[in-house]
Amino acid sequence: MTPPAFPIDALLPRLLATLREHARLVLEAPPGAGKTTRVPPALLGEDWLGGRRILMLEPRRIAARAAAEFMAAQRGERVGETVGYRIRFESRVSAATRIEVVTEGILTRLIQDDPELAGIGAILFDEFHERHLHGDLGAALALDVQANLRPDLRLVVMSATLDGERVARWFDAPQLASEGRSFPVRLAHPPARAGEAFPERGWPFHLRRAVAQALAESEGDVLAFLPGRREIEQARAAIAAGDDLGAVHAAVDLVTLHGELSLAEQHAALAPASAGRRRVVLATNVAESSLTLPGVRAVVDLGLAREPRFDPNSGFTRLDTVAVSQASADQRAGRAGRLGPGACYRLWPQSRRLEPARTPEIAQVELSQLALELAAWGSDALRWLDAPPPGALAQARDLLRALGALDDDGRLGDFGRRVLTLGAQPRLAAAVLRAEPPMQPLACELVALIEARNPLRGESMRSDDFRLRVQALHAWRERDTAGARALGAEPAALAAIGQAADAWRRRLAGRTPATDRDTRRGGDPAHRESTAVGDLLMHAFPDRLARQDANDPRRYQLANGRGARLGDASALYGEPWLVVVDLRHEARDSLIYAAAPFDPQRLARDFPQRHRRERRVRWNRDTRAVEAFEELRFDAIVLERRVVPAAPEDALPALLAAIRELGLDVLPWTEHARELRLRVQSLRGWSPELELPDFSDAALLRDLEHWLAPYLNGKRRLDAVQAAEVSEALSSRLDYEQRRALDAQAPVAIGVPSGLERRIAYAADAPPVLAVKLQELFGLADTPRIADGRVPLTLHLLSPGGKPVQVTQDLRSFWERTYPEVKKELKGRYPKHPWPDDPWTATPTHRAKPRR
DNA sequence: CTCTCCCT
Repeated sequence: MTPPAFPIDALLPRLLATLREHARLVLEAPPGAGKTTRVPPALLGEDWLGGRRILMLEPRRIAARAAAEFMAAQRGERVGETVGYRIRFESRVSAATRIEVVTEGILTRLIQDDPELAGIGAILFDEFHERHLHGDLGAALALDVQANLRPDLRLVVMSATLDGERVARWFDAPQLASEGRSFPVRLAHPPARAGEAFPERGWPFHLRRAVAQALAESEGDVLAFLPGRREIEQARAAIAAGDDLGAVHAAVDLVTLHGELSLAEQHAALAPASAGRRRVVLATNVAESSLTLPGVRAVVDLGLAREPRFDPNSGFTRLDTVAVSQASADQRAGRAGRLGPGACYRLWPQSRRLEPARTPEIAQVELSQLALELAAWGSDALRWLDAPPPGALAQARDLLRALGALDDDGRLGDFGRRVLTLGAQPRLAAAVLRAEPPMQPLACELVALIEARNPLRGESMRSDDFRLRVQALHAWRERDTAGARALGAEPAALAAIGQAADAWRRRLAGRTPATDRDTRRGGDPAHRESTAVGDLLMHAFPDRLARQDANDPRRYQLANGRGARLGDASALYGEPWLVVVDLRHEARDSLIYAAAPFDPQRLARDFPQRHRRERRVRWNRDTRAVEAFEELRFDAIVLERRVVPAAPEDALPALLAAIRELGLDVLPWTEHARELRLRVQSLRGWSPELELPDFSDAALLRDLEHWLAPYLNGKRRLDAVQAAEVSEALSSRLDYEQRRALDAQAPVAIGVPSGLERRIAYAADAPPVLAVKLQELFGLADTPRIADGRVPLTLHLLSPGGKPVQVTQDLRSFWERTYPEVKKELKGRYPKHPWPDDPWTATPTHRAKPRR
């Protein structure tokens, strides 16, 4: 059979010629160009490939399978012959395979296992614009391999829309672009009315009007993009209630589509509309790249998506609703142009500028897997398109140390290597590998449950007791489908989770001595009373072990120092200890979504190194006195506390803690000391080469031990600190050269033409100010400057009565333009002061006119 | 009013 022609075919000769000359290439081609299925076979006959294989990376399993099947069919073969694929738990390759389509985690494993990539001649990164974490890592590792071990290895980045210039610069490669194959899509921006801009209450009405317009102006189905399930439900209710859809309303089916739906429900959404009917599909991002809907001719786009943001300070990930990128908006609009010319209704003002591309995952997700891979690679010095943020990386390494996957030096130990190669996220891998053999089957089920979406529906889905999901899985495993349903579970979801759990067990059996006896417990409801689930999960979430607050039974103290609380309908109320699997981050106490109780006796047994017996001192705000305790703590959780007598050496740490709690303003500051801080901070900004110390509030509080502590020795009360001591403590941080530079470049005062010295006012975030009577500056054309002439003073020119007349950094133009006006205005009010017609030649003075 | 999409 002759392959159908694709737009990219015209480009293939140039692509082959370029790859003969260059080892790297960036190929930009929109959807429908045919890059995924046409480029790999075209490379097979190239001399540089020799007999070696081509790897192609796909970001989704479905896409990997489909691409391999399509290419195999084009050759009249079956998958696993010349063309094969490998995804997690599934491999269809043979010795004859020359094109191997893999998903992202597989590629990382392949490179880590054999950095020389023996037998591989080229790696193609498809859909690179999606910027998944593993895609970025895979590309960075491949570049490292090519630079150091395999200069002949060909690397090709393929993407739809990308910042081509920036990618080509990073990849240091020529760039080719192909036409796509899609129909034109007309763009419209139907305006919102007052109160209809998201997240105001009225946004569903804006959407409803746009849907009605789309139905009226287009044939076929309408696809609407919304950020999440909640918004889908709100939109559905608004559309169902409205009569704007008029005559067509009766012939329209409303369909919802999101990742939490069962397979059957997703299939219903993907099936074409029945004869004579039209569909309005309300969808999340699943419909942007993963699922293709037949029959869509119009798109309505709210322009929003939910994205995870990892906060290194709290250690939690939260889900934010954000404006989509321009690339994403274009991709969504393109969904209307697959069958014929289409229309897209964008529910944001046409004037709004979108970010060109979405933030890459590496910049905003939790990085423990990346950190583990880097430890295995043995080097952080990779060529990144976007480097991992240092804060998130440090936090990831802390977690890996808590899991036992990295040693104190940040190196990968034996356990860490096993965590890495198991192929689950590090938290879950650690829990499985720590499980005693009889508990391994249950541990594998927990991994499968946590990796999957919640299999429970309805009210059960809201339960925060993680054991309910385990119980439903066990009911299903024991063929008690009715029991599983009674727990609110969706059987198809449980079937998939059960299969995944079995796959983990098989993988684990290959690595550790097998225990064939199935000792699965907890099929019985008694399991819900037990701590078996929590006892395993504590090794996955050692930072989220939580103890009930003695004063507030709904509140918990987490080991990582944060607070959390149970929801109002919690099934876990009254549990003294919980391991928190999932929570929603909030500034004060995060909300617990899923947790399980564990046996607190395990703390001492399993985590002895995290217990600390410590003497702690505190400054009591009410009694204004120093208090001392002896505490036994598990990380941030206080297990025991008893008051002990305060000793003289307790005073200093307590005073420092008090200053940190109450802020720097509890110290007595002289005007001179305040001014010194502002001068130093200003000059630090103008002359970084002086390396002046940081005098900001944050830095001074952080460094109290260095600068203030020596002056607190022997003191037991805060009010014993003298203002002069604070000043001296501050200025002693400057050495002789720095003090000289400060006096020369950021002086306290400056001489003005009247012969007097006038003070300069420094500020934290504003230019320095010189307030002076304008008569004192007669004859002066240039604005006075400090910091070796680099910084002009902002002049506050005053009337003889000290009232501000003008603020300027341009004295010359004041005399020329503004002074005549000012003179006219003020001469009558201050007749005793000089108001010469020519300020350039008048004598500067701060006094009134001499008496005759 | 409890949460987008993926992947080893």
